[in-house]
Amino acid sequence: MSWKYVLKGYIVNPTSENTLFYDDSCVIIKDSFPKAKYHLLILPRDHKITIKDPKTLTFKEKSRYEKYIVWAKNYILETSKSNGGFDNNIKINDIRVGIHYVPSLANLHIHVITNDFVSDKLKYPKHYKAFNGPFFVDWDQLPLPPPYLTSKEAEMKYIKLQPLKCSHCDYPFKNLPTLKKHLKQEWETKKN
Amino acid sequence: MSWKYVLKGYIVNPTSENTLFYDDSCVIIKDSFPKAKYHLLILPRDHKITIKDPKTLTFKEKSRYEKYIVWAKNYILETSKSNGGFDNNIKINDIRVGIHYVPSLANLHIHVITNDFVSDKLKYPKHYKAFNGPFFVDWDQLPLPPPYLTSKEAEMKYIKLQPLKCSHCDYPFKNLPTLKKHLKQEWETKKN
DNA sequence: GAATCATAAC
DNA sequence: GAATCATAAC
Ligand SMILES: Nc1ncnc2c1ncn2[C@@H]1O[C@H](COP(=O)(O)O)[C@@H](O)[C@H]1O
Ligand SMILES: Nc1ncnc2c1ncn2[C@@H]1O[C@H](COP(=O)(O)O)[C@@H](O)[C@H]1O
Ligand SMILES: [Zn+2]
Ligand SMILES: [Zn+2]
Repeated sequence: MSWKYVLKGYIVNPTSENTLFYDDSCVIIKDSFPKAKYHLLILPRDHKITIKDPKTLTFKEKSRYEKYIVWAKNYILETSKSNGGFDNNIKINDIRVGIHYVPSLANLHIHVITNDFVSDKLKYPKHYKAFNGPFFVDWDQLPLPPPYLTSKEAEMKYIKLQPLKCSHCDYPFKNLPTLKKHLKQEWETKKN
Repeated sequence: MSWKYVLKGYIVNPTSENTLFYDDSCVIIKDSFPKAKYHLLILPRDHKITIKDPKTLTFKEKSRYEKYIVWAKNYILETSKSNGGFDNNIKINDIRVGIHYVPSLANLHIHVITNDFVSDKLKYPKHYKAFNGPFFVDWDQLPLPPPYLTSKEAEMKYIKLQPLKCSHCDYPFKNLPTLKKHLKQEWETKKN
């Protein structure tokens, strides 16, 4: 199985180190390269759904997965609460749910991620911009009506040309290391 | 002043956020991008010395800086001891002293670094290999007799072709993330 | 030296 | 998608 289909493994055989929950419709896993303190993926198992462009999810299709989103959010809230008081500042509104305008991995997946973006795995500007700006399509915006940018166009307009702004205060940063330092400070501030 | 001479600032005006010690002969600073838990730089202020290729430091020249090496090592041992018991596993033999075969920054500087190599700033294979393998020339090997590899040759032979082996157990790793994970484990193990 | 971007090969 | 390497521009 090529890297593009690496998420298929979870759908076919849901038992894994990363698996937090599964039933006949869904598998919920921890993202292996979390771009924030909490970063889960919801993977619909239905073949009709897993092969879809997530931008085109219908309201009917979406309705089937709402409860898994609730589960994932609740998992984050509860887990952070019980994490020795370290993460007890996470609120429901700190959690983002959505998809990438152009996913890299083939099987449809829904990101559920906290808005701290404090993570060692966040290494490149694209990692941040993919969750902050138009490349991140909020669950509530789906289905996103056509026309769609091509992959090249989206890369340019929705990633490369986007500024690096703090997810909390909108302050623009010249580069990723300074933004990351600031995000760490935002996180530490919230803790107190 | 171009990036190549950024260390000159410390020599000209030793008072800075990073400065730990200075006198007429030397400035000792914290490396701004530490590649391990403790990473200091010793900067000779003597113009004749600062412009030298460090590989050619004579025994006579070296003798002038021995005491600053002692100071730097002692600083690391004492600081780690007083760091709330977090780093109290650092021993004198965990500290490496030396220079890079081909320095990037112009003013002669001596690295004093712990062998944990646990650091967010260690981002590329070269960062690790520059301290582990022939690219790192130990203080005790100086002066290094000619002939010298060219910069290109050193980059190939002393960096690119070198394996990524653990500084503690010599185990070879396929890539930097797996090595970093292992180094973190080595560090945590030593702590206990 | 650091940071960004493009490009293979997986 | 991740990881490595080469390449500008600072
Ligand atoms: N083997 C894996 N297991 C779990 N998550 C993964 C794996 N490989 C990549 N990912 C994550 O999958 C997501 C795919 O992103 P995207 O296709 O852009 O929506 C990213 O957040 C990756 O970190
Ligand atoms: N502005 C700076 N202040 C302090 N250290 C620095 C600065 N810029 C780079 N460095 C460090 O200087 C060292 C130069 O490495 P090298 O020239 O390869 O011996 C590296 O360890 C860098 O992290
Ligand atoms: Zn902010
Ligand atoms: Zn080891």
